Amino acid sequence: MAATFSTALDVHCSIPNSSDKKYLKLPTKRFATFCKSPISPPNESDEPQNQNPSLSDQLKPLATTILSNTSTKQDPSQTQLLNKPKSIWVNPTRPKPSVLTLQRHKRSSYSHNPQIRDLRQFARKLNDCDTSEASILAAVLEEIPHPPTKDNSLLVLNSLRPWQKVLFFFNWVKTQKLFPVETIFYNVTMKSLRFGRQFQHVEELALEMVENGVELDNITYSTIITCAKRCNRFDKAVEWFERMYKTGLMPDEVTYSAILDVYSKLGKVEEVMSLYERGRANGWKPDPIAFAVLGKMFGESRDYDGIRYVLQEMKSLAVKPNLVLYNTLLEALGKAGKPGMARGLFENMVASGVTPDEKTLTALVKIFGKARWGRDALQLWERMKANRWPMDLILYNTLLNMCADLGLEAEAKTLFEDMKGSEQSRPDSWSYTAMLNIYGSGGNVEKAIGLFEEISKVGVKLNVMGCTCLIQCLGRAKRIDNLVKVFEVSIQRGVEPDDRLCGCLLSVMSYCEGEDSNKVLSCLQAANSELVAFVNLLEEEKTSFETINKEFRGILTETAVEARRPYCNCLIDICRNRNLTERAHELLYLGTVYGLYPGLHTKTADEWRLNVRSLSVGAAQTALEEWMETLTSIVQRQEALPYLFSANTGAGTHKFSQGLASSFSVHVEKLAAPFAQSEEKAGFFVATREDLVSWVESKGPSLSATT
DNA sequence: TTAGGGTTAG
Repeated sequence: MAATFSTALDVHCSIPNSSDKKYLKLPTKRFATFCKSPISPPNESDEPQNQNPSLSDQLKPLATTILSNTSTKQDPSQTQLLNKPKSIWVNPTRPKPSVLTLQRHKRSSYSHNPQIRDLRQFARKLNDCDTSEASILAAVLEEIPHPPTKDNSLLVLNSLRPWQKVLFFFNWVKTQKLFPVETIFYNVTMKSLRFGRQFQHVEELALEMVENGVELDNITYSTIITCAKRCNRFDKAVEWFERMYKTGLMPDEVTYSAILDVYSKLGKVEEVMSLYERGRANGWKPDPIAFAVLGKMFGESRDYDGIRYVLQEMKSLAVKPNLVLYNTLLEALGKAGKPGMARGLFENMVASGVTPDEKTLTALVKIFGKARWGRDALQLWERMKANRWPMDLILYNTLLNMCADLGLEAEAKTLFEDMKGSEQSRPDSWSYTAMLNIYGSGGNVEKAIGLFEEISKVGVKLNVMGCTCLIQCLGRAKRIDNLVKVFEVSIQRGVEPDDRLCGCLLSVMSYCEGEDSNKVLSCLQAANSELVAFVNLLEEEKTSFETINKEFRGILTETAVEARRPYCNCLIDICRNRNLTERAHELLYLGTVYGLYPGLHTKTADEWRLNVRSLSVGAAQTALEEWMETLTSIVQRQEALPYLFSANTGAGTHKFSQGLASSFSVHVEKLAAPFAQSEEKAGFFVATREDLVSWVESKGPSLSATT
């Protein structure tokens, strides 16, 4: 290792500040891989964390200006009291302002329309018309079989689709001026517009209602809010919710849970809980839909305590979950990494008489697969077949992915054949990708190639993930000519290379030599020429560290977050396989600085640990060298040391991590480092303080110049 | 979609 590249665990740790652009000019003399706090990856550090105002800000104006106006007269004393929450309700005769009304909106009852058949037929005729021909539509309107009275018009309006027809008919009804156009007409039209994700039209209609003095009720507001939500206009959803309060209308529980979902989707957990608790304090008994909103939110934030809170609330309020709520909670428990809880909840569900549907089973199969609970997964599968529980394409594909996770090739093959013979669930690109993954990760090259050829024959579109699986498999098998062919054919068939595919090519390159390496490089050139230019830069001796840093930062900025660490790992491997050891150390340092290896080194009073589980073989070797050098200088300076040192490679249970422990072991021997594989804990290498100190002493004072 | 709210795929 170059003498200029001495790392130190303890000295010269000027940790760069992510907001300080000066950190781009890194020190070149002393690197400190093991003393950095991770810095946000380059393109994330500049972005504001949250552009949305908090709900406490949102609710402040509501609490002080709107909620207090529920009594018609403005009462300054009340406004003042509202600012002091502890002494709000001095006057017990005044009703408490609430956040929601416990009364649902009452619907007007339908009376039977004797002309229903004629009107439905008329609606069908309109539906069959070409929307683009306004004159034809207008002509059909003249054929309306009965006068467009309020009831008749409403019946037709309810039977029309898509939204263009509904809007056309609604506008026509308005021009007829046979009756005042009431709220329900707007509501029906808005619902259709929501289905077509036409928020702009919805908002225009809402403003028209305001202008014409047509009342906006809870149905109107909830439709506006959910339409805004579906169109990703969360700002508008909040705006209309606030507007509702301002007009003095209280949301009912439907509107309330709709807005809870809006805040949840904005990631505003505290605000959702604040609204939830305020609702509860107002005597609201949340229903399964409200709990589904909370459950989903806590699942998304992987918050197990939150999910437990939801379960507890449901229990204490005696709310019986329905199918959707069960599905949501199962999904949430899966995301929170609680397969045992999910299994228990599923058993409760079946025991309580709720029959699982495709979504239930998809959630559970995914959970068991990810947890590698093979026995549970297979038992569930048997129950699915025995009970003839419903299957759909997504469930089939999830089962295939589970087989991939558990290495169940024969079972996957059976399932895949079942799918080919089925009416509803013919294999699609996801199914083929799962099978390519199964054959590819099992090293079954011929079967994987056969599947690749089959895809185009059956007319299924190849996707980038399937292509990546196959290329990985061919690379491992050193079938480079096949790999190039597959890459070229995939591009011809419209596959657009993504960062994972590039990472896969880069990884193949790292263990290829000579002509093979050039062949893979030419594929990578077509997919990501900047990456190839960077590899060339690494190989040039004259390239300075500053240039490497600048270019690497540029590459990371352009790369999807999940592909950044694999890129860094592969680039380090490439350097090591080409005897560019110093470059490998520079890249590991940069990877640490840019937060690609969080927790690489952890310290407690008793133990210092090097965690290389997420590193490639070359990166782990590089990290070990860095660490040994750092420890050496600490020993030489006679500073305080813990009792135990350990390195964690992982035991290799994951299909791709096998081999890291053994290659690490070889490198430990090569460096004659004092670590031994732990007998108690698989995947751990350990050394005591004494081992380390005597090792350093035996090496003599010039170690750092010799490694 | 039949006047309003919640759930499935690397």
